[in-house]
Amino acid sequence: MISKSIDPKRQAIIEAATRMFLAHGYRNVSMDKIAQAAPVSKATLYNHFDSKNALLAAVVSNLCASLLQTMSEAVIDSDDVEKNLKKIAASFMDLFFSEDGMAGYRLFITESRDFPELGQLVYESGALPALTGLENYLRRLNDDGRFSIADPAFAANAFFNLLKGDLYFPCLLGIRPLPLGDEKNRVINEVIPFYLQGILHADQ
Amino acid sequence: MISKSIDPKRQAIIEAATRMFLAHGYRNVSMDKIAQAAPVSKATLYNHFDSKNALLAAVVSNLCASLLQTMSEAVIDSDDVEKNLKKIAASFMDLFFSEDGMAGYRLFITESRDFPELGQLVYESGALPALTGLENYLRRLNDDGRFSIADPAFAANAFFNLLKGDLYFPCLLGIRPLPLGDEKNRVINEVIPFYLQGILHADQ
DNA sequence: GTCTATATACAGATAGAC
DNA sequence: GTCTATCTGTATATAGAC
Repeated sequence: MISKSIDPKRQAIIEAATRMFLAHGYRNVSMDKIAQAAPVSKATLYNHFDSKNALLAAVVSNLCASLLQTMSEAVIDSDDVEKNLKKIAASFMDLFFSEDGMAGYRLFITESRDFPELGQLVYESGALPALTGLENYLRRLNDDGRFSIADPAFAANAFFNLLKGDLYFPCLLGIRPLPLGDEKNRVINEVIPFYLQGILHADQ
Repeated sequence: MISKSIDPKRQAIIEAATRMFLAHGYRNVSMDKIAQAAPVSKATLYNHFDSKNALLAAVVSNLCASLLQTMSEAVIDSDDVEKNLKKIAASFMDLFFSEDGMAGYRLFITESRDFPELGQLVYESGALPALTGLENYLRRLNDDGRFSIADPAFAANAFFNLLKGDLYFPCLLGIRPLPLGDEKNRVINEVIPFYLQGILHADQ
């Protein structure tokens, strides 16, 4: 029986597979290449994972956990609403406009067609926690009487959708480089005032 | 020399390839399967297209043209701004939340990694015309003195981003069915009032 | 131009020695 | 458990008859 959590070869396989799936896409990476990169023999690879699909599941699960951790590090600790929103926005932007974030997005939506449980995993362990985190914060603002947000769920979705701005689609298509800090801040500074005005219906 | 525009076998090949690429993804469809579906022999297929990549380029080019036509049918003909925006929104929603729209999005962002010119084609013949169309309409509203929109480019992007609402990502991940007319209208009716309030800074 | 048949490469997965 | 060597299927692309 193999220890699932700390076996070094297993970890090496997952890390190599993650790197290569993100860089080249699931279909373009062979088990031979993964074995070479790990580096282990192909028999060892199949000793740890029954199939290439099983390896993908492990990779995605691992990836979601680490991505979620990145996002959840955006702590809401100020009384300044605008400051808190900027903090959440910045952590979102850093994640989504990273090489790994882009590649993960491509990987998830491409492969979830053939592996429905993969889409479920991504949504529940990635998108949903981020959305409910923001939604809960907006509800607290409602409860404090500082704002009256008619539909916090809609507002949370709108926030993340808006932050994609004019950058995300061209980046996904590979026709422009990833934005640097200045450009990401430009979008954030466009989005936040609009957001405060349009959705939050600020009372004060 | 083969006539590029009206050759029936060529058309049959492109149509079959488009259907299968959208349904199963570029990598999951073999030239054998395309030849069977067309139906032509594989030799004929290679007589019309030098490689599988060349066939993909033809498919994407053809697809962008037909998608663009769908969007451009949303004519702006009323004096009622809200009515016009709803019309644009509906045509966007019908396109993006269709099976072909979803599958095309997956295909474009997946394959543009390995074919950069494909991303360029999609952006220039698909996204950009839609964006500039809305942007120009917003500028006209500015010029008429009916609104004062600070940044029409930002506003155009925000409009389409917002319409993805809470539906698009789950649909892409395959964890919920495509929205019907009622659900699409629900999102539209959430987005439009917010948009008018937050971005357009309506003067009247 | 179109077909059947095939060349060549490489994929996922396994056998058997140690 | 790990390795080298291999099985089996299928992919892209082509040769040669008609």
